Amino acid sequence: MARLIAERADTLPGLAEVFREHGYAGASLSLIGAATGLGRGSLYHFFPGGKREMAEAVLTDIGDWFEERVFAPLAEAEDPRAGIDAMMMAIDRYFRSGQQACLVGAWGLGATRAPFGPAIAAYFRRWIAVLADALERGGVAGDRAATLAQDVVSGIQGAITLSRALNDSALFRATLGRLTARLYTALAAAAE
Amino acid sequence: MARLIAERADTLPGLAEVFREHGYAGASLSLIGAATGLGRGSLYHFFPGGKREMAEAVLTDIGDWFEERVFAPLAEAEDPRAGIDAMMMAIDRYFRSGQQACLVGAWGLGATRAPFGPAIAAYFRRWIAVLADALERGGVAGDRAATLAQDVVSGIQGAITLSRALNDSALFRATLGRLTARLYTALAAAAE
DNA sequence: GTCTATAAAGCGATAGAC
DNA sequence: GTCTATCGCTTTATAGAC
Repeated sequence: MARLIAERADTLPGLAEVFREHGYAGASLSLIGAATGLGRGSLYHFFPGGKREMAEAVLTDIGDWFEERVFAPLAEAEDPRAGIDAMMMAIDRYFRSGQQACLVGAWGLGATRAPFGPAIAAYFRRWIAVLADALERGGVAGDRAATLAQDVVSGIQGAITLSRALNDSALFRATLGRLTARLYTALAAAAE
Repeated sequence: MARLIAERADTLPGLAEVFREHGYAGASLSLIGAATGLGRGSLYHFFPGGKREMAEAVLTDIGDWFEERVFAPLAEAEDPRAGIDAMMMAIDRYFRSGQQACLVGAWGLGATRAPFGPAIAAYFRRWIAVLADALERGGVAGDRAATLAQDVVSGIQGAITLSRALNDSALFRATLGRLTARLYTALAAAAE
């Protein structure tokens, strides 16, 4: 799984892969070295703060990716439906139909939450807020929009957990479809 | 967090706590010793297979707990509504309103899935099956019952992830309430 | 059944050559 | 910028006294 590394950012996909699959505690420098193709020297050159700094960089990178590919389309779409479609397509690809875990969600479940708690909470708060806002722009009342947005983000996390556990990517896609339908129904009801 | 240990089973709550909070890789024998109040000698006396055997024992114990407290009430209740109520109450207490992670779900997300995959999948399959069966007994059609049961189990997992990440146990209880309402609605519609 | 001591391996991190 | 060698510590697991 060696990669071509020219700068610090090039290590992030490999780092994310190891952290996601093995967790913070399980991500040894040996695994990280194998996944990035870099020795300890290079890793500490890019990340003087060691493993901790690598993890922070990965969390920031994930936040940036979602900001660009999920949150921005949701926030900017004139028709909320277009934003929702863009979100769901990006999500299905990013999580590989549920076969790739959500590193942020997974780290929130265990002791890793302690050092990275604020970043983890910010990720989910932003996601829910931007989705609720899109629903409100589509005419859904504030309370209902907030609850529905929370249900959908929560539903996606649950679908990842279940589809990983059962090794069933069709389950993930079907659940995304039902969540999308719930959003559409709420928008249609609001437009009446 | 030392406990009174008389036999192997007495170690399981402490073991589960450490494995749930720190993951398999992060659960060191030092942490396990502190949580159980036992030295290495005693731990290897109870679990000759070491950490691996401890993890298997914890998974089995969790499965047994759910069988007794969640699956059996669901399967045996004459009125599916009573079974569902019992399930939701047990779930809220067991997961401490979402502040305690689901060890089984969390282990399915990462590399820990490899050795314990069958046990993890069996846990979720059984949960979904027993809930779908209760819905069918309440008159809900087979396909719809299966989908709804999947959504509810998935929804609970998502609620744990989100409420842990946001440190918000009210979110967990509210989500459980909405999931319960969906089940009731389906049962009411089937009874018409 | 529980303990301490210890072995062998792996860990994260650092130093210094190139 | 990348490497190897190494430090000090922790890891899992074992052995043997009690």
